[in-house]
Amino acid sequence: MSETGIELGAAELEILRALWDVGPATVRQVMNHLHERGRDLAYTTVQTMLTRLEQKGFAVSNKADLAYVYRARVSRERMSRSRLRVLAHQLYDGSAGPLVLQLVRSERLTPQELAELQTLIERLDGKDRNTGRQRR
Amino acid sequence: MSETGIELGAAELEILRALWDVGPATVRQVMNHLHERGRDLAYTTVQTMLTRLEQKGFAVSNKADLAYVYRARVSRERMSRSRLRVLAHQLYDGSAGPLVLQLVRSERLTPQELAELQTLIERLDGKDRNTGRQRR
DNA sequence: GGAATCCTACTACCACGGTAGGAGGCGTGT
DNA sequence: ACACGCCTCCTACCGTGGTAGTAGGATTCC
Repeated sequence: MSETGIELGAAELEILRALWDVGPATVRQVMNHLHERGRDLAYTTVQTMLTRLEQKGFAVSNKADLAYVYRARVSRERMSRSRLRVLAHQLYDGSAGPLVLQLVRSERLTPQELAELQTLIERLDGKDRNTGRQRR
Repeated sequence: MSETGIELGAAELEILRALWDVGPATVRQVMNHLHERGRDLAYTTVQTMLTRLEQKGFAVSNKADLAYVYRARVSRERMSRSRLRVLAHQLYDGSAGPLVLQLVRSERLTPQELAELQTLIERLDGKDRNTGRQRR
């Protein structure tokens, strides 16, 4: 019903994340990975989640001789963008500015990140000027 | 169970947002506001949501002669930070950098926002240097 | 004073997400 | 041949969130 397009619960996202972190993996591998991170889920729970992820189009599986191997079908970046966009709409009518400001202000970025951000901004700044968009 | 601390569904958030947008309001006022924005909810639905928001501590109400007036108890900024933090954890182990980069790269910021971001970064940069924390 | 209108309180219902158990198939070591 | 381990498939159960109806008190309007 909602326009979000992407509908994943927190636990499902956790599983998808495991796929991002370890790459293509079987149910057992995903489960083991989660156990290592202190997340204790039953084998079948992980299985259910992976199945649902596949049904929803966020993962694909193919049979490798012993068991099915699951692979993420959406990138972490894509998910990230999507979630951020939803958030921007939910809180600020779609504007991303406030979110960025919030993040930079309240979450400590590493010097590298700051530098990267810096150059990124300069590039955008330049483009805006060159493009002449809204030249008064 | 989860560590998020903040547990609000999309619809609940919508209602809370109405409180942010219009300020303290009665059930009916919130409903009207939503209707104007094209969101068609029954009176009692809005009422239920407001009640739940209050139960969860996100709003308070007090009786003004005719009806209860609800008021948000958490700010949009606080919610924003919270959601962003959750997202950072879900996707990047808590690091905010990638989110910021994503936002700046894929969501168009206004010149003002860019400028503000710029000065913000400079300020942080300066602080980092003064603090002497790993000067590149 | 009865009708219309507004409000609150309570109850309900369904979908979905989180979690998992059981049944049954297949390979492998003894 | 069988037990053990691993795999898949199906089913289930419960909590919560989204949405709303109904009952009944209060106010207002003729």
